[in-house]
Amino acid sequence: MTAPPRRVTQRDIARMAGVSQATVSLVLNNRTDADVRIAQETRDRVLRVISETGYAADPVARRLASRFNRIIGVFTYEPAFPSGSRDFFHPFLLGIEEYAERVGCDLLLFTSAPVLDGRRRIFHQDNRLRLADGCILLGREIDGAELHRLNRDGYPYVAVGRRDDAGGPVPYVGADYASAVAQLVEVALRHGHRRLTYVSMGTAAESSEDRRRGFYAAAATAESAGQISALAGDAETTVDTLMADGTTVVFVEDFATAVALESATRRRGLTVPGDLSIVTLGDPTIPVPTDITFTGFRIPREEMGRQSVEVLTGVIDGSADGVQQRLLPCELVEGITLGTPDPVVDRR
Amino acid sequence: MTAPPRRVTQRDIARMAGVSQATVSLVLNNRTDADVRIAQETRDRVLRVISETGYAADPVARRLASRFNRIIGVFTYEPAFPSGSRDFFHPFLLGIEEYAERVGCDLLLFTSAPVLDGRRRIFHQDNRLRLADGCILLGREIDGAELHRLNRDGYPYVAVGRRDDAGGPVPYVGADYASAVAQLVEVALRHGHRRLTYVSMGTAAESSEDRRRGFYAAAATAESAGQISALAGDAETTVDTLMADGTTVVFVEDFATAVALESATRRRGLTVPGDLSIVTLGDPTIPVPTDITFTGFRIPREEMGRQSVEVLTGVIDGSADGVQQRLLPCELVEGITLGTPDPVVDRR
DNA sequence: CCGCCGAGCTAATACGTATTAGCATCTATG
DNA sequence: CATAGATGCTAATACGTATTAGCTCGGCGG
Repeated sequence: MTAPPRRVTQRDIARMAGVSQATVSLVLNNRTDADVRIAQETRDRVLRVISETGYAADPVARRLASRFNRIIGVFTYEPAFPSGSRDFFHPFLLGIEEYAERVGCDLLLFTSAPVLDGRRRIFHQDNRLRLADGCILLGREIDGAELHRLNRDGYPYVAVGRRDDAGGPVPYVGADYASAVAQLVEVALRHGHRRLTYVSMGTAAESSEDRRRGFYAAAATAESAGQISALAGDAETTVDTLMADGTTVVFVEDFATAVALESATRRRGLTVPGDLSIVTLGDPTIPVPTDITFTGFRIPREEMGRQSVEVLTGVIDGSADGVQQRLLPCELVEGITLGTPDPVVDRR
Repeated sequence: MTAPPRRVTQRDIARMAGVSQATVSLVLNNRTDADVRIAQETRDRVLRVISETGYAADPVARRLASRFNRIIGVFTYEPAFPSGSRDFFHPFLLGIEEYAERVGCDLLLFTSAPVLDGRRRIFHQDNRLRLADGCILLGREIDGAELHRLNRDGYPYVAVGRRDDAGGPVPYVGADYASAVAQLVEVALRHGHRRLTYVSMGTAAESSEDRRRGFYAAAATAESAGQISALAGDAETTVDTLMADGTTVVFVEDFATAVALESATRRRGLTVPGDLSIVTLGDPTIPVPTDITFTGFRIPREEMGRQSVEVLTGVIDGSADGVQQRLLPCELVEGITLGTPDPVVDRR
């Protein structure tokens, strides 16, 4: 086996074409500015040598010299190719890849980030963020301290999902949960529901906050709008609690919880949506087998992926003026789990 | 908004710590060779400044200076996050990511590669392979000419799946289809089958060749071992052909074809495996709904992903001596579609 | 003949790190 | 006291590209 041949460089090309390395670079980058003049004849000669040798510029050297690399980093707090939540994260990646391909960027997955306390850390010993021109942050929860640091360092990034300020506004492409939930609440009110309950996961993540905010904003005119935690007890207990206080429709933050509530309701001898309407507030984050189409909304995940790349490229080249924050509308899903409450009986 | 602060460099650290840039580099890389001596006191001082500033070495400059970057390229001929064949490619990526994380490498997806004639090209105008230390090639079919070029350039790479020589041996981690198919043929022979037919997809890919080779090698003692193309007609026609020539067991290259044959057989009023045994030769490459567990084998895709990274790291740092080619065994799946042929009637 | 201008190119330098040869300085030894 | 060897560090350079100031050469107006 022969030793790997040394890389062909611009210097080699220059020697062969009888010009300087600078000229090769200028020809390569097709510079035709007023103050950069290369005779067409020379151009052709250089280009011929280039195609003969199959020369390709070293992207690393290029990046060192200029500032951009056409590499977009993708930081996933969980593994990017998970088994468990793959169906949830997959569409984001699909959209990211699609748009990256469109703008001619490569994607760098920061798999080298070490895992501490069960999640990857952006900042660590041998941090490699700077390899990319900028970075897309993907994950249910993103460490606020790390966002602070990104802002402080002036590193271009975009979060997928709305984030609170962290030492400055956070660029993001999120889903407009507040509006989506509010719309669903309004639909429920129009159906005649008066006693609404929000079943939360008890997390402080922005995505949860937004849903709750949308719920309370739209439920202001309801007779009752309360909140319970899905973690308080098992599904049956929760159903009992709901029936006891006369709730006719629940808004369930987590898809799996909605599935559990539905079957628990039936196990109690009640029907959905006859006795209890169930509305889900988003797509499954873990795979849950169910044949039921729940009423709720769909997160525009693929589009969020695409637009996050779009926003990031703007942040990187500075062409984006002002803060880059986008909220995309969610598509409402008309399922079979939202009905009309029984108008006769007040079961309390 | 303040202008992005200039990157902190080793020179800055050096100035702050009152040493030279070289010293900073030496401390950073924890060089303790006999001919590189730095007083512990100095080390500590430098390290303190580093942690205070949160300095992180620019990987690009690092890569330009030394030769390695701890970046593994992943070239997928199709998009890496496909909707259609995602279930097929996903396990490979899962394994690749897992092992990359283990060895502390980042993953670079070459999404910038332009698509020509429906497939991505490795080599093009602004080829960016060199960004990575080496590259994993993923795809059902890989262009032989591109493999040639990789070999010629001495670029470290590994193919997932066995590949024929291309101007030299091709490093790969493949599945041992020949053995797996041979084993299944032997099982069928032990069940008493004497007339075997191989249903091919008519492709020249190595993975197909290997299966056919395994089939013919093990079927040598059979009364009859023929081959037909799945593309010759519709599934019903194929079943008719098979019954007409007395075939009792088919070995079907493509999973979807096997599913189609099974239902066509039943539509003909026949049973599987009563009248016809069906053996599949691999996992579904496109999603196919079926409740039946077909007799066949499972491709160790995740393990192939892991080991391809392992092999690549060996190729990159030159620690791997000789040609790196691995064939991993497939796990046989005992399904319900292989039975005992009716011993009484010769239907011809 | 001088000065000027434009065309066409090159020399020099920057980017940030890794590596190596070698310069001081100090200690021990003959 | 000269010298050898160890110790601790730095200057210089390489990596391959992009950029910019400026050089040379020829032509042309005055």
